[in-house]
Amino acid sequence: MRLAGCAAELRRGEVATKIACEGSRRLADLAIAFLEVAVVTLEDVAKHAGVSLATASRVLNGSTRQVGASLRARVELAAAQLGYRTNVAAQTLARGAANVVGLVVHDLVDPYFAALADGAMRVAESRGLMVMVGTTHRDTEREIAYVSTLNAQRVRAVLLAGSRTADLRATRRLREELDRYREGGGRVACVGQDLLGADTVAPGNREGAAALAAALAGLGHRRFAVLAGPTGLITARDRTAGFAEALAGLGLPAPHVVHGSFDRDGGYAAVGEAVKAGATCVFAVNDVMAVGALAALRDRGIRVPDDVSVAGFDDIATLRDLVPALSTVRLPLAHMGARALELALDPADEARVEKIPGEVVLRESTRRLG
Amino acid sequence: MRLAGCAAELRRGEVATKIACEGSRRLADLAIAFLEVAVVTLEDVAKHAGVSLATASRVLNGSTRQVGASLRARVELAAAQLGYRTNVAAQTLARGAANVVGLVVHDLVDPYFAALADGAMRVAESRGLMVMVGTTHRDTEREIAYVSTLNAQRVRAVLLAGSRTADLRATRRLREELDRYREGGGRVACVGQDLLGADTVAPGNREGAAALAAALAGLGHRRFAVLAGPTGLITARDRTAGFAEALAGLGLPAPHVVHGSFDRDGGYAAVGEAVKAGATCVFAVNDVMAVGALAALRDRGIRVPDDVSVAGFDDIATLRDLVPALSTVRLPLAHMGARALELALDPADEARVEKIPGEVVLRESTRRLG
DNA sequence: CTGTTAGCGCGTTCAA
DNA sequence: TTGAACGCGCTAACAG
Repeated sequence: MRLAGCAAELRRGEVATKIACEGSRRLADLAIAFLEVAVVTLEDVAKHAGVSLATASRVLNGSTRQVGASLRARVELAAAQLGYRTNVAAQTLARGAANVVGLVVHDLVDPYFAALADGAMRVAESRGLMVMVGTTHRDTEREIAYVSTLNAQRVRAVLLAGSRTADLRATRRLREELDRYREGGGRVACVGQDLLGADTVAPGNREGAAALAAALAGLGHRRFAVLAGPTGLITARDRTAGFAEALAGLGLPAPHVVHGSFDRDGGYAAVGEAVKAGATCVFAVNDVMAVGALAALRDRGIRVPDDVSVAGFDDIATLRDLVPALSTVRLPLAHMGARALELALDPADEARVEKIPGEVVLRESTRRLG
Repeated sequence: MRLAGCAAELRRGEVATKIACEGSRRLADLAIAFLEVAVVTLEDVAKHAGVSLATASRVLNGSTRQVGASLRARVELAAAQLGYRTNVAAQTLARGAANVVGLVVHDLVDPYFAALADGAMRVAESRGLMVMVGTTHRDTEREIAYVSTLNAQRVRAVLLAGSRTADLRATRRLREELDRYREGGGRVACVGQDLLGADTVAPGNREGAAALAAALAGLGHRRFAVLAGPTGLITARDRTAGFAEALAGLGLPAPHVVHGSFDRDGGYAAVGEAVKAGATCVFAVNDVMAVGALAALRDRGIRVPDDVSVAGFDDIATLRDLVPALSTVRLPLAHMGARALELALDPADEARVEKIPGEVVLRESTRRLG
């Protein structure tokens, strides 16, 4: 048992005193008296209970327990009395793997990632795993750095949530970093595109956008605009492409495509050009952008859906009470996050790709034309 | 260097082969060839570089570096060639403290917590710390369990975000768990009420609500209702109390208080009774509840703000584009999360409480009464 | 079922 | 500056 009253200031070596507690009643009491400032180890517990280290380990941290009832009780009592806390670092070192998973997201404030994270964290919790979260704020370098750190942490699995970019060099380096991690036995899954040779939960961006286009065309719209987000973001690209392809397939004119940032302000800024181009229906490639678009239209006195229809993508729960209610493509985000972590945690021989279909939901923000 | 091709399946002991790499060119090449399936340790790097373990350690992980340039270069080269990854668990064990902080929140999908988390994570990143996140989903037991786990992880600090409940027994047990953690040198901070004897960032719930009440009274409102959330949640209580007290101070009648859940559905369900009671102005104790209230009013054909005014609390960024724009009390959430972690990380002699004032923001959802 | 013992990989004295 | 050696706390053979 090491004294560690102000462990933050103390370093090993400054702590000279050791308290022996060989089972003697008095010494045990002494030990308990010192509890307030002591770090109790498994060895302390074993001694206090009068058993071997191994037995104590089996009782307190072992998986398949095979310890007699009386010894078990003694160990548990001793642990409780001394206030024993497992030292996870020691466990991890001895076992070679941590009970931790890593989660790398772009931005927790974005409800899309929050929902994914929530789903993943529920799975983690159900399996007794802690979650280490890294936020990249869309910085590719940081994403790579997080994978590296999580690798050093020997986490059981890494979940990469969020669209890949078209930056091939960055993707390549990320992949190398992931390979390093996998070489050490790590498992990887991602939500987004199947570009990393890992288990992937792939939202049906193309198909969903196509279905949305068809539905909107079904409302009589002919002149579309797409608030397409950044050119480099594959999710944004796929949704734009799926939308455009579906229109082409229906023999309709190509949509007017406006690029911008992938967030609320991106939608706000881009929608002006969209209406100027004469679109009767604007598709923002995600809900958050759609919200920005709605705000901009409101500011310009353009009514939705009377003057122009607006649709988004994702069906973010927090945004469901918007007025007018947003037409969109629903993605089961929490499920996707959960599923991705499950894939990573239940390894298979080869990487699996699970496609998640989006469901078109038409609400008030889009109306039948004419 | 341990072979670990399928480390997940292998256990120590099954790995019999060891590759010696004593500096011989051929053996080194061999080692590199095996890189794809090997876990490289610091010892491997040291041998490969022809230096001692200590030197390798100083170069790769040491803080105050004092190693000759040539040796340094050799070590770095060897590490790069072999693809060395620090084993954080071993480091943590040897050092006694992990470069990790713990963050316990109620619900990441709630934008309130997402914003707090975001602020805290930025601070963590700026200090090279990883963040372990636990989501309690408002389960007090789970909160306690997370503190215990984070304690076992030997995290540097634990940040508890979210209101305490009035459950004294649970608070007491949480506090005991926190004490255990602190005994081992851990640091604790929380966002919310100063009930845990820890550094606290305390939003001015009472004062903010009072200021809001005054502002709304200034608009001519006299008959108020409060969507007060759960009776057991202290944040909800404080906001309700502050609001009521301010009204009393102004000589106005007490508000009609309706309890419910602290989320969107709680607001949706409670607002009916509020209007039935004849309130001209409804104060929902958080923005998310206010959104629910707006939805319910819309569903009933009650216009906001023409028929009834609605105000919230927090000023959630994601909700700023709501129609009508929500009057609320702005809290700098990201700053609060960041500040709390800073407090925990920069310990002082005694627990500090930092009060964060809320700023009343009147927007469209409240109007001057005829 | 229980105890003994040898590592897990790294940090850090201490001596050279 | 550099190296040798011990210890961090725990797990998992192996022996009994």
